[in-house]
Amino acid sequence: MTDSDPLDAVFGALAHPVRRQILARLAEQDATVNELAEPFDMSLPAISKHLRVLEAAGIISRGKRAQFRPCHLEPEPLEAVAGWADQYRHIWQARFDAMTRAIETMKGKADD
Amino acid sequence: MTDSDPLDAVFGALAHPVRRQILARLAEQDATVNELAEPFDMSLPAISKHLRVLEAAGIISRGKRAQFRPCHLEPEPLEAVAGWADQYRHIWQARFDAMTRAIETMKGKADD
DNA sequence: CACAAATTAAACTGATTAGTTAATTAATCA
DNA sequence: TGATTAATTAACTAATCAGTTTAATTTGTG
Repeated sequence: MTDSDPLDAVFGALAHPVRRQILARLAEQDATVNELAEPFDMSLPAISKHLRVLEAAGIISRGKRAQFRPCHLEPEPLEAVAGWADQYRHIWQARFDAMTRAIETMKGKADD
Repeated sequence: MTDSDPLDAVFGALAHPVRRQILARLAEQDATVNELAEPFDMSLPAISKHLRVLEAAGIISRGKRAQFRPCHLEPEPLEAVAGWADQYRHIWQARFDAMTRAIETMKGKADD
């Protein structure tokens, strides 16, 4: 029973466009399941399942107001994603720097 | 045929711990399939499939040197991931700022 | 109490995923 | 040429995923 990396669930949750759209919506404001479902041509249970995936990954949490379950975005896992990707920043930075130098060289030649 | 968001494939590829470990290895240096497979207790075809997933997402590319297919990390999709997550930076930043203010308030009270 | 609304649960289907082993391709080497 | 090495392809299995429809649960309201 090796407990799996939480990033597995986070990246898995982010792999579906519907779920990313839901997050974009929640970034603006908390919303109920019906509100979140509205833009999609999809059954309500399907949306409910997507929300469960997001919740299992810790990316959203849910309240309980009357018969509504308002969803709330939890930013920490997204911060973890940014942190993970930042590990590789020096690699694309290096590529960017090389490009910049190449452009500078071309400028130098153009000045001849 | 709505062509799907490339982030689908990228996040999907990153959702597996073996694939993330492979990327960590490739961040240090290009490597062959056998080299990449070595740390894993898993058949070579399984690794081959993981590499195909990474390649399909554009996260790695592969060369052809003799009978070897050296793999190379392509940083752009990872940069895209960082950029995507950065959309949400203001949200966790706000939470961080609130925490900072709360700490300052506590300090103030302690000074009473 | 009865009903309507919001959401989830259950049961099912079809597609995809992650792995296996065995066979195949392609290139080097003796 | 024949053997060896690197890697992929093929064929298969078990599990998970993404969606459906129908039914149940929970809460508010007339």
